[in-house]
Amino acid sequence: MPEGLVTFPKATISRFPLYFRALTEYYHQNIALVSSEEMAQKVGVTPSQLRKDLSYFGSLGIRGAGYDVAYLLSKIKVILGMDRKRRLAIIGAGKLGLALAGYSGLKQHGLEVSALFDTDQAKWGPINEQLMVFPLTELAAQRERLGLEIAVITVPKAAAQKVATLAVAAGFSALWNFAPVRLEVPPEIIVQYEDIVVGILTLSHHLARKLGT
Amino acid sequence: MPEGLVTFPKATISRFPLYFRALTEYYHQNIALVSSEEMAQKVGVTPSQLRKDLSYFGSLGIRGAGYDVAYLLSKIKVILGMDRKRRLAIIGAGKLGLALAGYSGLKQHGLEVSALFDTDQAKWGPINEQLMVFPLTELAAQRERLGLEIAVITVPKAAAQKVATLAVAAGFSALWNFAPVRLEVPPEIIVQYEDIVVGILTLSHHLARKLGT
DNA sequence: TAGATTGTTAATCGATTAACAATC
DNA sequence: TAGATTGTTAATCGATTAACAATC
Repeated sequence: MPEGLVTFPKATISRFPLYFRALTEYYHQNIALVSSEEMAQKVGVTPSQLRKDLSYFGSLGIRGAGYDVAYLLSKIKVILGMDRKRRLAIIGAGKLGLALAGYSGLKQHGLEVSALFDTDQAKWGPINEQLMVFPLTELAAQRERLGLEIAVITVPKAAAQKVATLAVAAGFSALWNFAPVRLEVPPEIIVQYEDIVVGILTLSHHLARKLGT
Repeated sequence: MPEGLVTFPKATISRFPLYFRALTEYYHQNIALVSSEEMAQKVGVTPSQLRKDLSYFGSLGIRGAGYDVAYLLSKIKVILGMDRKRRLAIIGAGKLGLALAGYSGLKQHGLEVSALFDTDQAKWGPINEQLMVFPLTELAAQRERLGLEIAVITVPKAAAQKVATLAVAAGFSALWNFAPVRLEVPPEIIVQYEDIVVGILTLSHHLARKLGT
């Protein structure tokens, strides 16, 4: 199976978190082996698709038997980069930033919010036993000190580009952007856009079509 | 151009919120006309794709000139069901539920959080001048009274299916689900899944590939 | 009329599905 | 060996792109 500079369908990658969660459940239920049929049904894809997705990363199953839960789980962790802790810096200690800082789903997937940053002096200081809001000017220094890898942009739209440029200059190679703007960054920087409004407006569109407004 | 029971590419629909926001900006800048090239560049798609997306909904531009900002904006509002207010009920008044209730991005797109619901008595009562947390038992009654259309599920994973079933029984025809589980609901119910972890793990995957962990 | 830009067609690309040979 | 289920191939489906005729 291919390895190296090969890249995989975007849609495939986005299904791995679902597989990860299903497998985690099986693991906690002491289920050692699952078939593609059983697991596919649980996450809402076809068995064919599940097997195809996994096959991009090697022969991960046992013919005639199914998939070994613990083994597949460990493989998926590596695929998703969850085999080691990733430290996040949240830039923008507003409502959204604080909500994310307190969101347990991140830690459950090996992602740790290790620091927040803000330009507003009133927000500087500890927010609990483990977490601090730093002045934005300390971004580069704290990145190095704390081993921060991913900059989470939760500032208002108008400030997002400035913050993105700053984060790149501070040495971050990955941005998770919650502001509804396209960011201009060097091509080697990984940017993931998060836009909740897309989801609810898609729903609204379907609602309008089905019910005739 | 087709109209009626026709359905459109999912990917197309998910780009309309981006077009909407770009057009809103042009509108506020008193720009009356934009070309597909200019607008595509702003939202990060190709001009071809933008024109194709719009063409599913009719001939919305002017050959030789471009697109009339105000006109296209009004068309997109209808397409996305934003031509009238949609009222949301948030079920689960925890951190996430409250954060969403205070999120201005919803109101900016014609979506109004009109009530919250929770089983925890300690959370019942007003949370500000306009908003109330109701006992979950009042879901059906308040849906009718307030004209609630969309149920937003922000309860823990373990309670999500129960809440979904309850919401359907209470007369909701659309669910916006933040719990990381597949929901079993009748086929006529519209369900939109929201899963922030997918985004950050996709980023983590790219990070692991590029940097070799 | 000349210049510009849309709307649409056809070609290309990518993702999903069904079927089955490989193999546990 | 017989039964089960994976891994993979080929066919199908859907989405994107490039090119250009239509038309403002």
